[in-house]
Amino acid sequence: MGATKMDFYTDHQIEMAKRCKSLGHPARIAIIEKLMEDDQLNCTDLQFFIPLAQSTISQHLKELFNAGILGFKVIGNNCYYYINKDVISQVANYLSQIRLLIKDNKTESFIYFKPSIKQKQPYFMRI
Amino acid sequence: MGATKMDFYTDHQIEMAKRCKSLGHPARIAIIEKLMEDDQLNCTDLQFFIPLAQSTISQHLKELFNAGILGFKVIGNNCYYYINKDVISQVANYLSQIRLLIKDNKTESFIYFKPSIKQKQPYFMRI
DNA sequence: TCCGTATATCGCAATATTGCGAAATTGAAA
DNA sequence: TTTCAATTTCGCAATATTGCGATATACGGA
Repeated sequence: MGATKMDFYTDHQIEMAKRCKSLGHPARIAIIEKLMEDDQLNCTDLQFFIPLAQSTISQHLKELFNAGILGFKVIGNNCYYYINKDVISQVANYLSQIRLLIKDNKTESFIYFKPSIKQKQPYFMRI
Repeated sequence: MGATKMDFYTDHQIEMAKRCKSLGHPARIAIIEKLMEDDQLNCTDLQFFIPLAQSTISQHLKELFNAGILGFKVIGNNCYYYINKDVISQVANYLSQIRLLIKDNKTESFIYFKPSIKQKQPYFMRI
C-alpha cells in the first residue's frame, strides 16, 4: 500500500499528526530555530544558514505553512515567514497534557534482554 | 535524491525531528491516546481499537520506541508498551520554549491574497 | 519597457514510509 | 513434546518525501 489510512481517525488526531509531521525534519527544525532568533525571515535569508537549494527550502516552508506552524506576509517582492505562536502552543499543550494525564507506570523494574539468534534486534525481554 | 541530508544539523535537531516525526502519523497519535487511558497495552490489545493489521501496528510501536517515545516490557509472551513520560515532556518543553522565546510579530496586519493566473496556489500576498 | 531579484511550481530521480500477508521466534499451555 | 498465542521480521507493492535544476510568476528599479 503506502498510503496512510485516514478514514478511522478523528480530525483532531489527523491535525495533530500533521503538525508533528511538519516538525519531523531537521531542516524544518533548523528553520524554526532560526525564526526564534530573527523573528521573521524570507527564503533567501534562510539559504545563508541552511545548505539546501532555494526550491527545497521553499518546499519546507510551504509544508510548515500548510501545517499551520508558520504564517507569512509579502512585502514588495519578499515573502517573510514567521512562527505561528498559537499553533506551536497548541502542540506543546497537547503533549504536556499527555504527560499529565497518563498514570504512573507501575512496573519500572529492571529489564533483561534476551536476544534472538537469527533476528537482528532482540524483541523478547525477560523481566 | 530523496534521502535527508544529515551532515549539517546538530544532534539535538536530529533527535527532536525524529521524535516529532514519530508522532507525525494519526495511527501513532491514536496509540498514544489509547496509552493515556490504559497505562500499558500490548500489540494485541491495540488491534481492537485501531483498524490496521497486527504487523502494521507492531511497526508503528517500533517506530515510537526507536524515537524514545515509548518503552516496553515483556511479561510472559506479552509485550506491554508504555509512554516514556520524560521524553514526551522534553518535546513538550522544547515547543513551549519556542513559544516563549520568539519575539512578537510586529506586523500582524491584514493580508490580501493575490492569486496568480496559472498557478494553483496564490503565493504572492499584498500587505 | 527591460532587467534583476525573490519565490513558488514543475519534472524528475532517489529514497523513505505505509500496509499487508507470510514466515520466524519465543514462551506458555495442553 | 506438541500446539497455540503473541510478537517481530521479511518481502513485496503502492505511495509519499526529499532534493535539485529549470522554469514561470511577480515586483521593483534602471
